[in-house]
Amino acid sequence: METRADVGSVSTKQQVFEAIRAQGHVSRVDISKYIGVSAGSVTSATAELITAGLVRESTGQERDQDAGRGRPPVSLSVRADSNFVIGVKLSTPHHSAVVMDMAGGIRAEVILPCSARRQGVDAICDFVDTLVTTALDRASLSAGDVTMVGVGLPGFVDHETGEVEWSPLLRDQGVPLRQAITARMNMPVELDNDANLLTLAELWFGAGRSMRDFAVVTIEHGVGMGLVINNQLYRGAQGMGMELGHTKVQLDGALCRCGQRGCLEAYVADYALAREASTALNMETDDDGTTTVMNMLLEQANDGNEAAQSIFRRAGRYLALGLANVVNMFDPSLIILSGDRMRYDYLYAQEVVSDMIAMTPNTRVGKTRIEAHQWGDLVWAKGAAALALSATTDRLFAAGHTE
Amino acid sequence: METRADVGSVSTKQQVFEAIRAQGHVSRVDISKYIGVSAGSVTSATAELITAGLVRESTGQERDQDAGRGRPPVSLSVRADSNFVIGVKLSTPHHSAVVMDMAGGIRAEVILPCSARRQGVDAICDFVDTLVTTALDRASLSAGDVTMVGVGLPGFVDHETGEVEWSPLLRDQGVPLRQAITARMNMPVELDNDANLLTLAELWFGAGRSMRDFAVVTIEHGVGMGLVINNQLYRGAQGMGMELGHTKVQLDGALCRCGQRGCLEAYVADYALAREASTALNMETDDDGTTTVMNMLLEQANDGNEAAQSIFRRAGRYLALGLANVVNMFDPSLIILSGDRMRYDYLYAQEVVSDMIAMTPNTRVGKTRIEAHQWGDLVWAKGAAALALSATTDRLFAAGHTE
DNA sequence: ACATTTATTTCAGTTGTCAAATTTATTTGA
DNA sequence: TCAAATAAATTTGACAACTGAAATAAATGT
Repeated sequence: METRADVGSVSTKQQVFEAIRAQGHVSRVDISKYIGVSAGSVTSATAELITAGLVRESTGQERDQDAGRGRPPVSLSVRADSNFVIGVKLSTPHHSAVVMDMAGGIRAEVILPCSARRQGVDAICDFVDTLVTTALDRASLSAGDVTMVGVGLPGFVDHETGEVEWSPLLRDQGVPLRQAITARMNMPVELDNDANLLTLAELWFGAGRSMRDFAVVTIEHGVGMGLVINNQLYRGAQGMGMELGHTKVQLDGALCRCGQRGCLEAYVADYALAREASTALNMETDDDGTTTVMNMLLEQANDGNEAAQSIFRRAGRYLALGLANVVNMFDPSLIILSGDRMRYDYLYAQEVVSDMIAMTPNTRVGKTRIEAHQWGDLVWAKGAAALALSATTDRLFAAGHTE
Repeated sequence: METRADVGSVSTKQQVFEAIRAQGHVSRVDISKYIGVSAGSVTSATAELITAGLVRESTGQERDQDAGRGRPPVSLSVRADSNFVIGVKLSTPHHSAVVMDMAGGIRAEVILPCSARRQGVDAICDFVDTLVTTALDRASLSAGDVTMVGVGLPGFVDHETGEVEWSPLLRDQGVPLRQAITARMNMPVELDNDANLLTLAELWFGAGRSMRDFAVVTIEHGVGMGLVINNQLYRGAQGMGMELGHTKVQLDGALCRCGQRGCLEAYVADYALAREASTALNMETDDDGTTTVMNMLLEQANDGNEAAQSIFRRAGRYLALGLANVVNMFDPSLIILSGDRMRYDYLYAQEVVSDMIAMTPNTRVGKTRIEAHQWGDLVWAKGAAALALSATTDRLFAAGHTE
């Protein structure tokens, strides 16, 4: 008989802490309303958090603002310097990292260019080491100050086991990358798919803070997706992310780099557009990936080249189809389109949205909002830091470390 | 500021009750292991359940079987006759209903033929009335014995609000059907999409009892899907089911009865096959829906007619694509293909499974099992009863009715 | 100064849980 | 047949977390 023991519950103390971090500055009453717990419980929880050095009463904030009658609320905030984490994003053509404090503040940033070639595990670990060391240096912190490193990379990543089944960055398959990095850095490490990082970034620092359920779709070299259900990142029934990019949008369709045919990715990702550009416009892919080709393509489309325009147009239509399928399957109230490729207006045009609406049932029209977010290159690393932050909090509150 | 109050928690007592119902006969120790609660707590919970009349000690079961040392376990079972519910499935070409006791036992069944035409709300209510009355009569029970009626029908149904946005059975759109039936029958009513009913049936009485996560795909007049996450039916972020049938599998593809193009349904559902049959084989759709045509088509395919075979073959390939997309999005460990159309081997052939495997990433191959279940016509009504049963339990344990 | 308002704290009471001790029912072996 | 031996079920006491109500604190208005 399979056991069904409870796992998901979170202590009130942790809930209070996360509420404070989410809001920045909140009074106890507001927390009480927010998480639905009595005021008394909030008082005792905050008391413990304060003695544990995780939270502080930030006296005399915008006191004059309130102008209310009764006793003014005393606002609470997390003590930023109680813990630090590092978020690392591995990608091409550059890797990046941030040092983040407990409050979500960025203490240092690093972006380093890297080869577009596939690497071995050791080379990846070397790079992580360099990134972490540099980042710590810039933040004037030492390795001992770091409680956790969050690492994200494209590909099939199993967050639970820390294994990378496949990644465009790695030469080998089925690599136990988390263990490798942990061993190298001698720090606790969390590993995840890059789309999940982006989703965490939205959940922690973006639009997702006020949304219970939403989906994040990102287009880069591939197409990724993350889903938030009930304020929590959902990683699929078996722990791997949701592979929107390898969702099939055409029977016997275009060839995907995964070797299969008809994947959404094979119609809308960088390499798909670059492939078409090389066919119709004689553009050649160069060594640094597809960046140059993509820029040329975009330029020509803007200059009125019809072939270039039709390439983007078709990609847009398939993207609309993919988004419509997300709506048909999950029915989120918000879909966030995010990532660097937001620059290609063609992909995120009004036309795509209206195409998508035309492909979702009438009864759902208007219930799903679509937003395009253009973040800097560092969102990914920030998301990785959020991953580390959330693991740190879980760990802090797990075994009564704060009592 | 949005509030985030906890909603999902279930009392230990309810957990114990549901464990007993799920297992049929269990000892207290086993429950304790199963739900991960101390033996003491189980003892006190069962004591309350017994005095509330919901559970009984079923002494001297297969006593001889055990042959263990020590004190033999005393097995517990739910008192079947403590409450009764009715499950109603509305469909074409017949409606059906079952009376179910608290233990999940069927006390009576009704199947009544009905018109294939769209009806008004009143006509539907009339039919529900007839079904319920007949069913109660056959079970020798009166309306007062029934604690809840579960009703399921195809279409877009909002379980929360009880509204039917659209259904092939209803003439109008946006019908508050639950309220209508409640008013008519003067009984509490739960309403849901028929695919969700089937999923509940699997969860309660089928393969799902031992599975934490699985998906159910059903092909009938339309294509439906239900998803179980963590032993719970997931109804999508906004409460509507997952519309696999209206997932797009082809840009500008075949016309669907929903008015859009390229829906999976438009390639694999009854009416899609019937449409092709009428084109290639001059089969005409008659008044009682598509049943006759489908049977003729199947017959001809079995007789070696190539046009008929190719119709099924194409449907099978698109079904494989749809299933592959389910795997790519949710990655469940089991997909159950269920419903009446299991008879059409062509749709559920080995070929479909291998096509599907060819469309899912290598890393996932072998992690998703596919099973085809052929239940009788009454599964749907049983699922509706399960819906009612689960609502009844929730209600029983909500406001301390059992203390 | 004093009533009013609102935030926070205190505290008694409740609930749910667990660990350990105890009771009960049964098998095994002498 | 009867005393271990064994395992299930129950009882008990302690404990932790939470709630609701009352008390207290810190402001504003009159």
